[in-house]
Order: sequence, then structure tokens, then C-alpha cells
Amino acid sequence: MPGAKLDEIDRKILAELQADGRMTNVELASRVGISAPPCLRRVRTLEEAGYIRGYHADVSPRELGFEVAVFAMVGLDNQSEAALSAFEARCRAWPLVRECHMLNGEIDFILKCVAPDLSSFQSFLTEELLRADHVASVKTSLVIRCAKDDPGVPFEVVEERLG
Amino acid sequence: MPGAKLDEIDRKILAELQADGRMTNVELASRVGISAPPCLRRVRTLEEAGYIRGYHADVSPRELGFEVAVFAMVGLDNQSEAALSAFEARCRAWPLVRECHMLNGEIDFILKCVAPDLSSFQSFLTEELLRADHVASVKTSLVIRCAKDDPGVPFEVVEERLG
DNA sequence: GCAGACGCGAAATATTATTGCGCATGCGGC
DNA sequence: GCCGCATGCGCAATAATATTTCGCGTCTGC
Repeated sequence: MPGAKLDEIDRKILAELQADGRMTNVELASRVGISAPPCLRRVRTLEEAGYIRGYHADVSPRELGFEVAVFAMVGLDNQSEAALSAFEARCRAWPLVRECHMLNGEIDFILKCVAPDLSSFQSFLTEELLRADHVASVKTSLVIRCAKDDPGVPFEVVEERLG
Repeated sequence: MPGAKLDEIDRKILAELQADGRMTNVELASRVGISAPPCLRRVRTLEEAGYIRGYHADVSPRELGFEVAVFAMVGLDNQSEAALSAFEARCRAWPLVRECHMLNGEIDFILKCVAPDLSSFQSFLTEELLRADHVASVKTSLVIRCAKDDPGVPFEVVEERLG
């Protein structure tokens, strides 16, 4: 199982940096209970091992004029690897598509999209998404409000599992 | 419109910090073409104005043993504000639920969940989600693979709109 | 019991953040 | 058209932080 090589301090480091990615190393060190140099070494190790994929500012889409968020459930006309890959490539190229996940079941893909307003999204929907190769059906749902938005990996669960 | 008060340098700052949240201020300053002190002042202003909501390490769920991700489409037995709020509160309390969005249309909520394995998720589904108050129907779809995962606010679109 | 590896902490150095100040630019009042 | 005033920049100095180097203790496996 991945994660087995992490001790409690490593997990604390991950949890702290997940909560505040710009925390200084000295602050981090004092929070996890070791001194700064070994703390920094651990952080570097975690980064290189892929536990930490990067650091990002959380920029508010709304403040920048992206008023609407939409989930789009997409079905393709066939599920060949070529069609699936082609569609994924298209999604990566569309800026309004923020996430693209391939699913099992009736729906082939779920997309999370943002747009400045409804009409922008509808333009995107009719002129881009619905016209894309292999797209057979699209059902969209507007996000009315967001109760929880990706608070990160739930370390409570990790602790529970590892004891 | 929000965002109108930002000049090109501010937008560059947001884009750079979104791409790398631990960039040093001197590096950031040189990238956006001003000196360090005014750059730091702008960053502080952006933080206080709510354009930057925070900074977070991007921790890999997979490395920590979360092998599966699932989307759950949830319908409630009534759409009263009390029922909606109560369900949202439940979602915020469940660690395995990483996102909870209220939607229009047939589905009331869409949840993005993670779990260490399928059986953990099924326990959560049957013992928690399906038994929660007001939950009438749940359809789940496993994520087979992820083609794109929240690359942040698409600044290309912002630039396009503001010129 | 002993050699090696590992991880810690303290001190020294380099890098960075942060503050205070003077200067240029652009705008409104007279 | 000229003069204050506000805004925002850059420079220089100081404080804080990151990062490297080194020596020490501990734990493991022989």
C-alpha cells in the first residue's frame, strides 16, 4: 500500500502544507515538532516522491468574472480508445473545462466547466462541445450553490487506517 | 463586473501564483516585470480583496492510499431549504466527500468522493449516504481515469474578455 | 558488542521578505 | 497653463527565513 513509508510527522507535514501552502519552514517545523533542517529535508523528499505534486494559489473564479459553474455529462457515440483519447485531448484544450473525468456506466465523461455567464456557456455548449467529434449526448446541470469544494486529502481517514 | 479593477500586472501575478504558489516574491516580481516591494504589496492587496483565497499544497490522494474516486448524484425527498441545508451540513462532515454542489434539474446534488478502495466506498454509500435524512436516490459512477483536474482559473479567457 | 546507516539539532551563510523613503507620473482645481 | 495631490514605482537598509555543513546520539543487524 502506498503511504506505508510515511511516519506520523510526514503525514502532519502533508496536512499542514495542504492547509497552508505558504507556511514558512520554521513555522511548519515547530508545528510538527521537529527542527527546521530535518523538516525541510522531509518536505523535499515528499515532493520528490510525488506525495506533493505542487503548490497553487487558490484564485477565486467569481472575483475574476466567472459567475457560473456547470456540470456536463457527456456520452460518446463509441467507446473505442481512439474516440476516448480524442475527446480527452479536446477537453484539455478547452479553457472553460476545468475538470474531465471518464466514468463507468451510462455516462462516458463528466466535465466541470466555468463561464463568465450563462450565454457564454451556451455558446461553448452549442458551438464547441456539441459539435466535437464522437459526442452523442450532453446533459448539463447548473451549479446553484457549492456546499463544499475540495478541502484536500482527508487525513483523518489516513490516520484511522494506519492507526 | 468584478475583475475590472485589476491591471495586467495583477492578472499576471494571479496566473503565476496559481501555477506555482510557493514562488518567491523576487522571482514573481521579475516575471511580472516590476521590483519586489510593489509586487509584494500587490500580492497582499489581492489576498485581502479575496482574489487569492489561500495557498495549498496539492497532495496526491493516490499516493496516500485513496485508489478510487466516485461521483454520486443525489436526489432528496424534498427541496425545502431545511432539507437542503441539512444535507449540505452532512456532506461537510463526511471526510470522504471532497466536493458537494447543489444543481438544478433532476439531480439535487453532485458529490465527488474519494475512498481507499471500492469496499470502503460501498460501506460509506450504504451505511452513511443512503441512510442520511431526506436522501431519496443515489446514482454513483466510478472514475475510470482523469483527463484534466482543475488547472485553475483560465486566465486566457480573462485576457480575451478584457482585451 | 560493534560498525554502519539514519535522523536529529546547532551554528554559519546565503537568500528572501519587509519596511521606510524619495521620485516620477497623471489627474483635478484654480 | 500651472500647481498641489494622490498613486505607484524603485532603491537601500534591516529583519526574517531558507539552506548548507557539521557533529552527535540512536537504532539495527551482524
